Amino acid sequence: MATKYDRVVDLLRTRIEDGTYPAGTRLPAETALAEEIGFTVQVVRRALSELQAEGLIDRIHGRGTWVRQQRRPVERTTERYVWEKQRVHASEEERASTGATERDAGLEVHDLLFEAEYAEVEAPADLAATFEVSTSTKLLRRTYRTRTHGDAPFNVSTSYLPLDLVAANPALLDSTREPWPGGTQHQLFTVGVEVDRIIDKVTARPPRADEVAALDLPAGVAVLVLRKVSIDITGRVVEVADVVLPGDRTQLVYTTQLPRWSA
Amino acid sequence: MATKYDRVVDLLRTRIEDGTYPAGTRLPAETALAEEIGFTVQVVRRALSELQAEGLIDRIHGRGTWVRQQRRPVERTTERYVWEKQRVHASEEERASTGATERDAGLEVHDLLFEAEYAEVEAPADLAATFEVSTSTKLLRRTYRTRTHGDAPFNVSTSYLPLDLVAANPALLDSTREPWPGGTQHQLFTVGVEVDRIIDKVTARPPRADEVAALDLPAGVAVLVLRKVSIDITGRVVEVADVVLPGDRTQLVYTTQLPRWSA
DNA sequence: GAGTGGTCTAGACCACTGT
DNA sequence: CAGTGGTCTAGACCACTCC
Repeated sequence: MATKYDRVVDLLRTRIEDGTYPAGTRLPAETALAEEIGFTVQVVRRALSELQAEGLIDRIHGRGTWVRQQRRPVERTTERYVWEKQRVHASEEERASTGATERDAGLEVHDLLFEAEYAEVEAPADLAATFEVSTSTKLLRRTYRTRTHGDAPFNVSTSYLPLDLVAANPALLDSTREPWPGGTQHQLFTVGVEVDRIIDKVTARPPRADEVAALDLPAGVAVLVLRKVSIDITGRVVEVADVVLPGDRTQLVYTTQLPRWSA
Repeated sequence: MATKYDRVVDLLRTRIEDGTYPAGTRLPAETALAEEIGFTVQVVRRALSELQAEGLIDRIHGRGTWVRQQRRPVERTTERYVWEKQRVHASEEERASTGATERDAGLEVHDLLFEAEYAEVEAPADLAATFEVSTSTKLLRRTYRTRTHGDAPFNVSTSYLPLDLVAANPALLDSTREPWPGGTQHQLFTVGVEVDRIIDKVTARPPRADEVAALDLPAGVAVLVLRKVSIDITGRVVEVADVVLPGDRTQLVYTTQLPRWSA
């Protein structure tokens, strides 16, 4: 037999999908639901936690539980990489006018708030292996948070660059110059680097406690974790970035062009 | 102040990472941990649930709790699409020798067990929109489960093809002919279709109860959900497939090749 | 202050695994 | 059978929101 909380999950999911509880409406309080259904509050709470994790409801401490409006996921495409590279040779004015993230989100550059934090760190083992350097090598670590006014950040990322590579341009070590017009590819261009290809590796997992706080995630939602590795035209790894994205608000889009059979 | 279960999560995570509880060892029983730490069993249980969701431990009902061995994620690359297309013109013998999934997993074709189930369905709204057809249009729905001997499936997928497209080759309607040598791209080739590009859309969420059962997922792990849309050289959508992958055992790899600045 | 969701306790009972 | 993890209860208390 299914557990009680599974039965409550099914019951409430049905009510949401059949319109008994339309999007945007408030659900009865946990105590009221428990009394109506005839199970304890704890069982109802566990069921609500599952529905929240699926993204069907929002629970707000002290206010109530609400059926979620249809969410509009932010798309992140790989065309942003191609687009960013092409813009490296544009004027500073043009580069400053919009960035890759605004482009994906359909926003203007002044809609986005942007926090950056720089530090010099020694390469941990996994990054040292990726960059093919020793673990004592210094890296420039840059931490970013991107959000819209009054909203939770939808993107927390950490970028690593070999310090000896970027040291050729002292402006790159200055976090107050962010957001840099043209993005990382233009920053790398100022030290003579042309990026040849970018590899995204994607996994999913539940967020850590600090990520829940940073992204203001509802309990139980999963995060997409993207490791982006940039390789220049000489085959050298020039940047590694770890991007954490809320799984319920993000859609990653990758297009694979296949070669034609006949020319 | 952090909650008690958060503090227990941190404590146990530290013990796992610093080698107090090495990979493969068994953790003390919940009651023993609770007594040692001084919190109730319920608090310890909630902490263990979070660590399980992160993939750090396995809890087995009636046996105990174990530190997980370093997991080896199955990679899924987009090169599989290019590779599968190139092989369409290979001999049947060669096509039958190995498939894209075996190639990604580093396995032989006889290592993999493969279940297929076919049905003819009317297009639901989202698929009708993607295929640009009406909702009454018939689709061939094909459900697959892939697993290795004695192991849980690592892949549950549902593929949709327009029925009028594939009806030109009756063999394509016969599920007993799976696994089809050369995969879907070869199946489409038999009805005159050349695939031009494939778009992957990736999100993450917690699994539904039926997915937990099908993939034998530990409680709390997230799934990667991939919608794969294949477009032929005339711009027509010829296949839509939804693939559900366990987030803790899967890594999706996407490479973006950037055009050179100078030719 | 009333009403909401969040944490924690103490304990009963059940389901599964091994001996 | 003993020992493990899983479910469920009854209730205390806390934190947050709104009036």
